[in-house]
Amino acid sequence: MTMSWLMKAEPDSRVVKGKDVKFSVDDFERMKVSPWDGVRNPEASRFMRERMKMGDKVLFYHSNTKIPGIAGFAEICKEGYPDYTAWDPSHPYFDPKTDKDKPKWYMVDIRFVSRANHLVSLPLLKHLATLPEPPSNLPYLKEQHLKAIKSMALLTRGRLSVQPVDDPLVVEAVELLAEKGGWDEDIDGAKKRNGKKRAAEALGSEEAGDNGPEAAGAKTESRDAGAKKKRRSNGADTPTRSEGSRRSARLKKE
DNA sequence: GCCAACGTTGGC
DNA sequence: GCCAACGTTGGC
Repeated sequence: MTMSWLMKAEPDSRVVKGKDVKFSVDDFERMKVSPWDGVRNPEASRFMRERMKMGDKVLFYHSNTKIPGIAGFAEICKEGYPDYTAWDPSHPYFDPKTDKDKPKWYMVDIRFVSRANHLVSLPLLKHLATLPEPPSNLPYLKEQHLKAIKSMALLTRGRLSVQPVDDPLVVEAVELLAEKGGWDEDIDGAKKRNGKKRAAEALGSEEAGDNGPEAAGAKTESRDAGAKKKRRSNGADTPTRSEGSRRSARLKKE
């Protein structure tokens, strides 16, 4: 069975230990292939070491930015191998405790496949996850797609930066959304011009919170509700930021 | 081995 | 820039 994955990078400039951690879909498109180094989270590292396989699909996610969301598509093109940046003292995520003979941190390489024609934003996915049934303005989105979206770790474990996408229908749904769009395209602009509430309206949503919390139907889960469920979950969160730094360090060499 | 204080992620 | 989420650390 083929697995898919969601991997987060930061598209905006941010300097850590003198290095810009920026790695956007534009950067990725130029590079074509990028190592995913710098992850210092046990669970994420394990995914890369043990479970990612050649050809697995990757949803490329923009985090820590104005409108976070899935901005492109990629695939695994080199399976897990030791992350050499852990041994580089100048690297922001140098880990002095790791032994070269016994690598602790692993990474993979991923290859750029395509950009998302429409950004599949986190607010959109969150909104869709509140709906009891597919919205009429997105006729291509079927019941099973909606169900799959609701299961995404992105929504239930927000801070995990390398995460499995267990249900292939998630990938299908995201591909459809990215390809066809159909919600208000200009949520970006709407947000800038008119603030949150307008942006939520653009999504066909009341979730900006000004219209009463129940307006969107099944929406019940705030951050807190999600967290309570999660509290037991094992893995630590992953440093998205480190991912950016490693790749940008590479970029600079080009 | 409990749990309060602390640190980091990352959405907003 | 704020702060919720939640893992980690360290005192006991």
